[in-house]
Formats: sequence, structure tokens, C-alpha cells
Amino acid sequence: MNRRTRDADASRASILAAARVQFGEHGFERTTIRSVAAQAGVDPALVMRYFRNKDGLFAAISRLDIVLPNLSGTAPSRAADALLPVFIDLWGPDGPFLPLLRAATSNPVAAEALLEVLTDQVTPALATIAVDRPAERAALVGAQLLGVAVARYVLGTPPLATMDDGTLIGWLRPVLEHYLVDDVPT
Amino acid sequence: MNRRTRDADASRASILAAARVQFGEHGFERTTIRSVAAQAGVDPALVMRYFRNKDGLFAAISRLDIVLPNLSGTAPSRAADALLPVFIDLWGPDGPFLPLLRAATSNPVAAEALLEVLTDQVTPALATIAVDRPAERAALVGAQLLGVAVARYVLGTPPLATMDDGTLIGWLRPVLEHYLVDDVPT
DNA sequence: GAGTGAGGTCAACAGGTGTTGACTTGGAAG
DNA sequence: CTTCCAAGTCAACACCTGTTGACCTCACTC
Repeated sequence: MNRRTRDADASRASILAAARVQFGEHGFERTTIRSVAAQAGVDPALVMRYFRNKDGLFAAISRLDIVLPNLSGTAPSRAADALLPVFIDLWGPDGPFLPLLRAATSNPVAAEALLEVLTDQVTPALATIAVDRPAERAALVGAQLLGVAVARYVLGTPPLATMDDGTLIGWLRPVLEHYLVDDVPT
Repeated sequence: MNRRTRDADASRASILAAARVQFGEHGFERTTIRSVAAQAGVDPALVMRYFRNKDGLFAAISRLDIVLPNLSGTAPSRAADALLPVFIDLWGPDGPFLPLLRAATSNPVAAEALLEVLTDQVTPALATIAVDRPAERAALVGAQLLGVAVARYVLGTPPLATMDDGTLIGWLRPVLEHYLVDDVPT
């Protein structure tokens, strides 16, 4: 029962770890089964054994069981303070979103997965604050955060990439409040 | 001098048109020389003749000679009204930015090209309004617009994709003003 | 009509890709 | 020790990619 040299779980885990790194850094197309296997110290065929095919491997690292903070009771003016730390965790170099985003720009399936997170998780979470038109407001908040993520973690825009989190939260605080509670413009 | 059936300029143009469509829709890696040539009604080798290689073809459609409106004299509260129409033109399905963005998420060269636009064109244009820390403010404005572009044109986020331009401008107006003129948060 | 050169095509190359199926190896159970 | 199955490897497949160089062909000039 106790296997050291031939440990399926360990192999699976190291394949997943390598896949996360490579899909995250290079996107879907430029990541090859062979290179993932090499980094995991494993034969390419083993990757297929465990994940059926390349899509299966990608799907395995794309499981987004994110946990958003409960915002009921949070003042809209402090939504940024509650959301941003989670956001930075999820979108940072080790978070699960970067590979998904890189794939989503050229892969409709990944794009839909990303959209699902917005509609199924973000919108409901924000609905406790944004009672009026939550979907519209959530989309605007999502777009703002998405933009920061792309600028900061994908493009590496100099002032944003180096800006400390506190300052960024300070900039975003009134913006999120605006999207969450201000009247719909006419 | 007058060539009808064998017209180099026409061939070049139809290759470029096909390349714009395919790079824009599918990104760099999933676009093949062969498929571009087929759509252009031309032999793949002709594409190489004119653009040397795939990178050359991509570079040819990535020439970003954008024209930003002169913002001197524009009130910060109206910056959104001046910028957004241009923005929608540039980022829309037929604009030059979508292919670049799709490539930029997995291709450092394209990412740098995108960054260049921000630093060389957007920052100076905004500097007439944002005198204090123009680079930081431009990056924030850029991130916001980038986010809207990704949400609207890449992911197709339902409320944003269908929202009419006027409403969107209404939402963004105070945000751009905030980034352009409000005090740097501490 | 012959010559010329740009415009355009053709078939092939070398390399990389995902994927497969037959094979080997290790460790625990009998 | 033998058996047995999961864990892992191997070599190959069929396909697609960017790219190349030799070749054809048309319109125009002399």
C-alpha cells in the first residue's frame, strides 16, 4: 500500500504542477504535452493515461473553486478592500486565472469558463451590495478588475506592476463604489 | 503598367485582409499561413514572398498608427466622451488591437508592442490633462479601458457586449476623471 | 515573335504535434 | 517463489506546421 518509487498520486500531482506553470506562462497552444511531461519528470504517455488528452489536462488545472468573501454588511466604499486581496491571490502568477485568461483570448471554451465565474460567482456575491441591476454592475466591476489583471500580470505595465497593493486598492476603492451604488447613467 | 489578373498590390491587400481577420479571431498560434493563403485565394508560398515569414505577416497587420484626439482644453470630466469613440473604433472587431491583444497574452513581443502604445501614445496624450504622475494615471486609465475591451470584445460579457455606447461612456466618465485628476491615494 | 522579369505555383523538406497500443517493471498478495 | 495488476515506458503513427527552391506563366518591351 505504501509506494515510494511508483506513486500514482505523486506523478499526477507533479504533472498538474508542471501544467499549471506552463499553461500559465505560455498559454494553451505553446504548451506541449511533451514539455509538461519533461518538467514533471515523466513520460508523455503517462500524461495521456491520467488526463485522456490535452484538453483534459487543461480542464484539470482550470477547476475554479474560488471562494469570494461574503460582502453582506460590507459598505460599498470598502468593497475594494474586501475584494482586492482575494483578487490578487487569484490572478497572481500562481493563481488559477492566468492560464485561463491566456487560453480564453484564443479559445472560446476557456472564454466561456471565465464568463461562468463572473455570472455564477461574482455577480451573486456582489448582488448583496448592488441590488439594482447586479449583472450590469458586476460586469463593470469585473471589467475593471480584469483590466488591472491584464495590465499588471500579462503585459507587466510598469507603473501598475510595481505599484504596491495598498495604493492600488486606494485607486480602485471609489471606482468599485461608483459601479456598485451610483445611479445608472442616462 | 495596367495589370488586371496578376496584380501584386491586390494580392498583398487580400492577404493582409485575410490575416487581419484570422489573427483577430483566432490569435497567432491558431492562425496558419495556409489558412490565410486559402482565404486570400492565393498560394501559401506567395505569403512568404511578400512577408518573409509568419512573424513578418503578423507585424504587417500590427502597425499601430493610431490617432488619439488632442485632449488639451478637454475637461477631465469629459475625457471619457473624447476618448471612448476612438477607443471603440480601435478595439472593435475590425480594429487593429484585437489581434495584438490575443497574441500578447502568450507572446512577449506582442505584449511589448501593446505596451509601447501605452507609453508612447496614450501617456503623452493624457499628460496634457494629468500633469501629476502622468504615467501612473495613464496606466490606470489604460487598464480600465483594456478591461472593458477584453470583457466586451474577447469574452463577450453579456451586459457589456450589448450595452449601448452612450451608457458605457456614462459609466466610465467619472472613473476616467477620478484616475486623471484625483489625488494619489495614500 | 523573342526575351525578360515580376507574379505566381508546385512539391517537398524537416521538424514538431497529439495520440496510440504494445510492451516492461515494480511491489504487494497468495 | 509465483502471480498479478497498477504504474510507467517505448517506439511509432498520422498529421500539420513554417519554410524553401525550383519551376511555370503572363504581360509587357524591343
